[in-house]
Amino acid sequence: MVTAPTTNADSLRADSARVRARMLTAARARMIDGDLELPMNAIAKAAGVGVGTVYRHFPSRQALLESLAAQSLQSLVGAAVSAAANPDVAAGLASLLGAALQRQLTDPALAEVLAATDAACLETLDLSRELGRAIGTLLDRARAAAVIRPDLTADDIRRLMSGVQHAVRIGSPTDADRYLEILLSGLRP
Amino acid sequence: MVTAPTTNADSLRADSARVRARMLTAARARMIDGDLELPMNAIAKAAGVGVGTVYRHFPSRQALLESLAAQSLQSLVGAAVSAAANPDVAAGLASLLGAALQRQLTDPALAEVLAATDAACLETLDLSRELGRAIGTLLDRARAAAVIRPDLTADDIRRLMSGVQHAVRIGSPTDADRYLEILLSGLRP
DNA sequence: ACCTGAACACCGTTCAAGT
DNA sequence: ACCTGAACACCGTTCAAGT
Repeated sequence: MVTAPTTNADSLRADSARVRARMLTAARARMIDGDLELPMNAIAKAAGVGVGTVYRHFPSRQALLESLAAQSLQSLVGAAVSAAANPDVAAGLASLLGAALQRQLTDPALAEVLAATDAACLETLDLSRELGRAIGTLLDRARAAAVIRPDLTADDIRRLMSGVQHAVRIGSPTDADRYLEILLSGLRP
Repeated sequence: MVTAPTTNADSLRADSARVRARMLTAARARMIDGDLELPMNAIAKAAGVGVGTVYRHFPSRQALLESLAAQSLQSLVGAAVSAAANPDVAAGLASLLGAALQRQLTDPALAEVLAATDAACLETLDLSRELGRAIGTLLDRARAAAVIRPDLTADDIRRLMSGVQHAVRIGSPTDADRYLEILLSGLRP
């Protein structure tokens, strides 16, 4: 039995996890305050750690962003899987787009991650692919039912949703539903 | 006759205009190189002037951005006025949206100015209003001809075009026409 | 192993000193 | 009048030194 090293590693891991959580909390607080820049030095100070520690956990701004968005992304994947399983294909599509828009508006980190071309963390890459698959399934069914243009890909949907999010962001949240209707109507064949 | 002071002021103005042009050229060069940050210090160095001079001419990043976008914006206003005068309303709308998208993709400064809520320079405000009026006229005619949803405003169009631009930017320019079709189709009643 | 924080490069912005 | 550029504050990023 090797309990001592394990305990040691566990306590290290526990401490590391606590520090990590403090940094993420600090970063989130800044984002909520409207600062989307995520300055590493400022986050380190707010979390009470050295800058190097922030860099150890998050090698880049993108990595930090993805960690911030992980929960939202996970939740969006769930919504997409549900939507793809909806017997009413049109309703599934509408609910997916609604979920994607709402979550992006609530979590700016998610909006940035969905707009990014590629991922910094493997976890994000996995979730991203899972999202792509769910959307793909939904699109296949929608195409077969002739409720969408035949040329749409999962990437098109991701980008167009990012576009609608952008349009709502520079306008007012009250426009969200109308802009979503416009997109949904435009997707029909 | 007071020729001397006039001459003096003229030469000052001429010099000032030359310096201003050098700064705009330097800023544009950076933008073309893919740097959308417009760092004031770097622009000053590239233009061979002191930082203070950049600030004298452009009190803020936004002001510099608007000066960079002025020509594109002017040209877009022209396209909008033409489009509003097109006897074929649907064709006018399509040509306006096409012009707006193309110019935004060509000139990132224009894209940012159109996405901004308000203007830093009076000239931009004027052009912006003129653009709004032209779009408004076009929308009125389109509504009367029942070729668009009745609830669309000029601001909606500006934001949705900004959204499509965003979607194309995070994707590929080859998607521009398809995304434009989707928007146009979504705008119909 | 993990963390700290000084150090360097760079950018935003101001303003006293020059012409 | 207009311009210069030093100066200060701040942020990104690295890495030698600590525990």
